[in-house]
Amino acid sequence: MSNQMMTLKKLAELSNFSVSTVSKALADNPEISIKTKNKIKKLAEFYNYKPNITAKNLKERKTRAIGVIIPNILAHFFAKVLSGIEKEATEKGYNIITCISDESFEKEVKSIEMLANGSVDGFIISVSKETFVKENYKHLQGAIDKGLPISMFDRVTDKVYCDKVVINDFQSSYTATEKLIKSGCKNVVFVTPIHHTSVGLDRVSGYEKALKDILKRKGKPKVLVIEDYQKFTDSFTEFLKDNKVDGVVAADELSGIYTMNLLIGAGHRVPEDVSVIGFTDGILAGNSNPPLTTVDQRAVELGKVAANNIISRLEDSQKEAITYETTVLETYLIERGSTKFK
Amino acid sequence: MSNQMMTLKKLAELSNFSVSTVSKALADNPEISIKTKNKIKKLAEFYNYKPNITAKNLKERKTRAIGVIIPNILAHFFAKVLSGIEKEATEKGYNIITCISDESFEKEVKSIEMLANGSVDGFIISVSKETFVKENYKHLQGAIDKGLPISMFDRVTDKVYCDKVVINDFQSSYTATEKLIKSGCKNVVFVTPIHHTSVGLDRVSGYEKALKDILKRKGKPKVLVIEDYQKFTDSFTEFLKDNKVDGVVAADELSGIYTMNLLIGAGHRVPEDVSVIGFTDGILAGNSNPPLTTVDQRAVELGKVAANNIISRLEDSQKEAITYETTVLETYLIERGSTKFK
DNA sequence: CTGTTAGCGCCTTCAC
DNA sequence: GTGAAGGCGCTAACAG
Repeated sequence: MSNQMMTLKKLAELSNFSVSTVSKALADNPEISIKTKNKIKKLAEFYNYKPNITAKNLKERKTRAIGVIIPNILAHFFAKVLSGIEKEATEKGYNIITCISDESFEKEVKSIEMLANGSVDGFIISVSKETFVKENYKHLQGAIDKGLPISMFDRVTDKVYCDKVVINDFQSSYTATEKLIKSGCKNVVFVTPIHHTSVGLDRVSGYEKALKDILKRKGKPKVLVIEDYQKFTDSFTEFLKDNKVDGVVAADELSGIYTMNLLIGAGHRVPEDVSVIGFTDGILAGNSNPPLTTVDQRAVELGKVAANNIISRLEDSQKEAITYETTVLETYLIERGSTKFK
Repeated sequence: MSNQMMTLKKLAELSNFSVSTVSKALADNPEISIKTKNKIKKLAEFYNYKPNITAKNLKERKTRAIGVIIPNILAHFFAKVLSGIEKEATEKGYNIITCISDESFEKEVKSIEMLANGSVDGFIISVSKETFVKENYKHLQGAIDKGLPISMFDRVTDKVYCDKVVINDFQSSYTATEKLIKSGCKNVVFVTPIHHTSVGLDRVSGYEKALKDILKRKGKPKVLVIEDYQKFTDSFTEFLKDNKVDGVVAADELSGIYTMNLLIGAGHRVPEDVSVIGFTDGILAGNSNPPLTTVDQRAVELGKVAANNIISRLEDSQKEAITYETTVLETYLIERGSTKFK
């Protein structure tokens, strides 16, 4: 912060009024005469006076800032969510402080601690993979206990009571699988690089349920868990040796693209031999060859709802009553060239 | 911010010491006896005391926060830069407040104004398209005049004196064009959706210079300016009616991908008939079909340097001397399937 | 060694 | 109408 900022005090000296008069005048307090107000306002305008936000925050004991903790900004989905959050927050006069956990539990904890000392009024978070594995949510509960509300999106957990917004992962996956089966696929496989997250698990369940419901016991679920994108090709190639595949539901966009490219490289035709559906409608899907059919994950809306959740909780102090809400957004399938539905 | 936070004052009451003693004890001030220190530290630990950052900021007249203003988070390039900034800033103990200008001048101005009241110590910015067109940089100069230093990356302007970091756009474009010509292309076209930015212009110049140097006057530069991605197909199709093309340099990744898809759709083969090179090495390039040869834009490094620039300026108050630096990062070509170099 | 005092910039009673 | 005083939570110069 600079030291050549105009302050109430300086303005008081310049105008020969007291600090409190200046303050009141600028706040349009009716106690102050119109003349004085005008004088002071002009002066303030002239010197481009802006009240110091830090001082105001200290006084009001709030920051109008929200800490946003996301696992990975390079995933288009999270970038989209962030854009939704930013838009909504800006409109409501809040700043967002962005932290990237890089899927690391430790970084997540550090970010929360770093911001939970008065830097922000609350948090928006999508939980990291590692945190899911560790099942340790003390840092989040700690923030809530300190009076910093939390708003979760997408990767949520039952272990923490707070507002949440998700898409209907189970149903989306069910529908995608169902569509593939009804279009004639006999061997639908589920590929997931996010097996250790709430959404990953929900999507697997939806897939498995659809298989059970529709194929009855004729087809058994086949889930290929990718631990690391580096190992994608090897894992998948290995998998193909022992398994027939004519349909794939991929738990994210990139694995959908990888799947297509790998299958095409291995001599299969998409969608003639194998149909592929991915989750997340990012930039890859529309621009791949063939374009990838995807489940739209409503990223921007997720961000907006998450932002609204935290902001309304911050502004309605009455809302302290512990009635947390979980919003479920419906998704829809965007059909492109990687599938052949009737 | 919550009100159930532990404060120095409360700690003082609880420990029967004065506020200043508590403050000093926690700061490990040698003036305080070890015994007292231990007592107080234990108490602080027990009550999970964290100094209120806002108060500290007010006192020290700084925020340890940096405003980051980017045109578009959905472009992978900017997401990558942001990740570089975030990493570097976090390591040095700074928070980043992210604002998205959406290529709008007005939003850029608003974001700066919103943050230039004591919310941040300085700015990192990549200038929006509209700002370039308007050539109005008063908001940036205003911030600097207030004592808030600015660090620019990628989209920079000579009109503002500050630290900058860019890639060698001219040279990168020159090299890309040169490569295409030397691989046998006679009709290299430059496609740009970012004609109104510093980098866009530099890239065009590099292309034109390469054409002039190598083909002498035999080939004339052909620049296809895309005003809007919506119009891409129409513009390009129109262009193809009147022009032969056997090589394309695209000013960003997406237009490279669009170009390939359009050419392939129109019956051309890539790279047999037409070679394509794009700028920015994002997620699209490696996953397209064929994979797109690109100029690596060093996004993460750009972010890191931009963050370092602003932080070192904030911390070396001596550095006030107006010696601003412009760092130029060298790029390299990542050769993939969309080109056929020998 | 410890405490008092002052002040960062703002707002808000409460006197005058 | 206007101003003096106090306090948000913290640090630091200065007394004791």
